Amino acid sequence: MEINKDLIAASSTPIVLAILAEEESYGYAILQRVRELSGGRMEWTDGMLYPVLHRLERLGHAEARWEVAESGRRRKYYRITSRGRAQLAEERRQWQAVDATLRGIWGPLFLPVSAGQGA
Amino acid sequence: MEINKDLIAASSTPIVLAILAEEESYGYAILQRVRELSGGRMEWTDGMLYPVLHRLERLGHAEARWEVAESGRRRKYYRITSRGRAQLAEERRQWQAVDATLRGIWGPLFLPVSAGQGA
DNA sequence: TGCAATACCTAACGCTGCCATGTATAGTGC
DNA sequence: GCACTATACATGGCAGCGTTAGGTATTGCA
Repeated sequence: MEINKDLIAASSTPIVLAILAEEESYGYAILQRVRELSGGRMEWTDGMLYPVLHRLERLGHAEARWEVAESGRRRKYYRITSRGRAQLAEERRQWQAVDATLRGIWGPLFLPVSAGQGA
Repeated sequence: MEINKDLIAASSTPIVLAILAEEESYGYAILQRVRELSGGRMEWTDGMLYPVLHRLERLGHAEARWEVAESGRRRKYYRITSRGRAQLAEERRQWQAVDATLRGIWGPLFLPVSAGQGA
């Protein structure tokens, strides 16, 4: 499924924060985790993810450290901070407010017509 | 509630399309309808709405016509097109895909701790 | 006359994802 | 040794969008 860029922009920060809230991770693994969590419906480019991670670090929502995996490759691990957790909760509040509004309008518009009981 | 600009951008098109799917409307009334539908949690500026309406018109998702209300003021009424309804359904699919992904990550993170049954 | 509400429109600015590109290492096949 | 793919991170230019601020015009009220 193609997700338009505005939706990507709106969801990228809360998704990354939520993934980091599960456990610390690094860029390449986050890309795979998003694909996995969405059931393959979301495909992120690394060109959008790394700026997100750098922003999180700049804002103090995450902390980064370099590490060398057993594979020998260097990875930049990100860990969520307490400020990041607060930000995640705030993002979640906002998302749910908008989602509730959308459901409120969609509800009457997308009623199942074929339910059988309907007038 | 302050909604960040990315969320505004992601939700503005589906919200406007859904409002127009209810019945044709005009800019100023849409601003009030959004505030009403969100229970006052969302406040749109007209500076972001009018470009949205023009874009919908340009893309053939809505059609506009000028009218003069009994009040004497001129209004630009927008009506959703069949292409607009298809677009609304598509926007809804995308939103729900992202919402499902977010709920999938949030679920374990925001479990009510006091539930008692939890493992 | 002055002010608020109604009603529409636009321009400059900054932010953000997209896309292409670059760098570097490890593993695989030959 | 060589080519190729996957892993892993980073950046720069482009286009789209909301924000902020400003503009025009009418109606209703004091």
